[in-house]
Parts: sequence; C-alpha cells; structure tokens
Amino acid sequence: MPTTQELSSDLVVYAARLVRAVRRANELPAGVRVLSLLDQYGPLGISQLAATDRCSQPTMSAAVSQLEARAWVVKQPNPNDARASLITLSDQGRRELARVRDLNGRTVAAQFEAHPTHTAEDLAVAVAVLRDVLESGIPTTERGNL
Amino acid sequence: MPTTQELSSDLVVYAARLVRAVRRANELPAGVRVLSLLDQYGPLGISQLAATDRCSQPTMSAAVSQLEARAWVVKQPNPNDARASLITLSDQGRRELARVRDLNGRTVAAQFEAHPTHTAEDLAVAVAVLRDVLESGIPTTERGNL
DNA sequence: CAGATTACATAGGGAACCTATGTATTGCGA
DNA sequence: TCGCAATACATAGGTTCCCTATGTAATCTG
Repeated sequence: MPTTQELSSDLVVYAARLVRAVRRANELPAGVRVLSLLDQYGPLGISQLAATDRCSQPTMSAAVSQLEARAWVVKQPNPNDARASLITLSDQGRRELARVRDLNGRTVAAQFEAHPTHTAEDLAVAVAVLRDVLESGIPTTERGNL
Repeated sequence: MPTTQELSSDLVVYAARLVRAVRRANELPAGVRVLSLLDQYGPLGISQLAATDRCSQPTMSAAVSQLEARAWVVKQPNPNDARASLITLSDQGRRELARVRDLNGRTVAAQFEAHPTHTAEDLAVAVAVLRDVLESGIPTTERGNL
C-alpha cells in the first residue's frame, strides 16, 4: 500500500495528464471553467473569481474578457463599489456551460465506464477528494498573492 | 446524486485547478513528470514517453532535453535501432524524483489530512480513477497524433 | 534497391499564466 | 477633512508549456 505522500504526488501527475488529454481532445478555451464558478457561486468580482480559481488577478481579467467577448458573461460595474465589477453568467453562457459539461463529461465518462472495476461512487469520491484538497487552500507563494 | 457525466466534468475542472495550484506553490518544471514515467517503466524512447504521457513527440523531446541538461536523465542511442534513443533515469534524477514527490506529496497530503472525512483509501481510489481513465486512452484528435 | 514508415529534431507560433506596475476608488486615522 | 494605505482592476512584458508542420536519418518491405 503506497503512502499518502506517494499517492498525493501521483494525484498531481495524473491530474496534469488528464487536463492535457481532455484539453487536446476538446480544444476549449481555458476560461470556460470560470463559467462553472459563476454557476456555482452566482455573480462575483474579478478578484473573487481569481481567488476561487486559484489563479492571479490579471489571468482572471483576461479570462473574463474572453468570455465577455463571446457573450458568455456580462460585466457590470458593482453598484456598491465603483472600483469593482460584477461578472454574471448570461443565458448563452449557461448554454455553453451545459455544452462543455456534456463534452468533458462524455470523453471522461466514456473511459470511466470502460472500467467496470470502478463504481459511480468511486468517481464521486475522486471528485470530492480533489474538491476538498483545493478548498482547504493550498498556499500559493510566500508573497501570498491570493 | 450527480450524474456520471456531471462528475466527469467536475473532475476535469478540479484537476486543472489542482495542477495550477501545486505548480504555483512549488515552481517545478513540467518535465519532472517524465521522471516518474521512467521510474515506473524503466528506460524508454522519446516517442514511447510521449505516448505514455499523452503529449506530442516534440514536447517530449524538449522535456527530455531539459532533464538531460540537469543531468536527471541520460540519453543514449538505442543499440537495436540507430534512429531511436533510450532515456534512462540517473541517480541524480532518482533523488530529484524523491524530492519532488516529497514536495508535491507534502502540499497535497497536508491539505488532505485536514479533511478527516476522507480516508487514505479515498485518496487511493481517486488516484486509481484518474489513472484508469487515462490508461484507457482518451482520443486526442481525429488526426490521432499519439 | 526504391518507397513507405518510423524515430527524432527543428522551426514557428499560440495559449495560459505570472510578476510588476499604473490608475482609480474606498476606507481610515490624525 | 485631508492625506495615506488598501483595494479592485487594467496593462505591459515575458516565461513556460505545448502544438502543428516539416525535415532528416535509419529501418522495413515488396
């Protein structure tokens, strides 16, 4: 039985491989994952989105611009704070999110179901593990540019 | 209970987030994952490495060059085929792999253990799910440039 | 032995992110 | 209330990762 540490390291390696494989298969802009954040949390500002997605603020600014150009999100000034924005998922964005989920879901689910050794609960466990590891908050750098 | 397809899509989103978070935390060259491949399978050629890692052959060529420059791998001509190479993990590479595993393992394992709801078996299940989904072979593109 | 295949290298470019820094607004203490 | 720190975001510039297209040399095949 491998140690927790070995397993954790493998988790990262496999995660990287999965991301690359799926991106290559489906050719989607990276920013689409922002759509799922907006779907989950409702309208948010740029910085909040960046923190939640664990990327830098400029990266999120660029991602949002892309999404806005495709009309998948709407960017409005925050009425309570003239510095801030409020990013909202549009109806088109919601449809796109459904499409992407279908696409990603198909590619992965197809492979997953080819493995009868794994149950749907196993998949749910895997997702929960990833989610919880992330939500605890992995430190970024010592500068802490959350 | 979410569907398999929804779970699959989430798996990809979380995987991407994990990779970014860990890379940012540890600042490692992407090529280090090749070390774990060599550790697992023994000496391999460039193309075999690329196929196993699900990246393109030029990408793997570059990664191997990086690793060779750091003396983490040795690149020798394949005695059975003058076209091919044999990439071997060096002792330094083995030490580096241990270091990286420790690093990745610490960052992830620390967060993981903060969640008493998950057992070590859960983590093992997550790793197995990722591995098996990958090893079945997600199609890359219709050109099939494996 | 000529043509197809295979293994790898090189060239060129695009996408995703990052740090550093600038600007405008807000909040706060003297 | 005034000046300064903090906050929210934009912009500039650059790095890393990864890909396609293509060239070269070696191997296989009819």
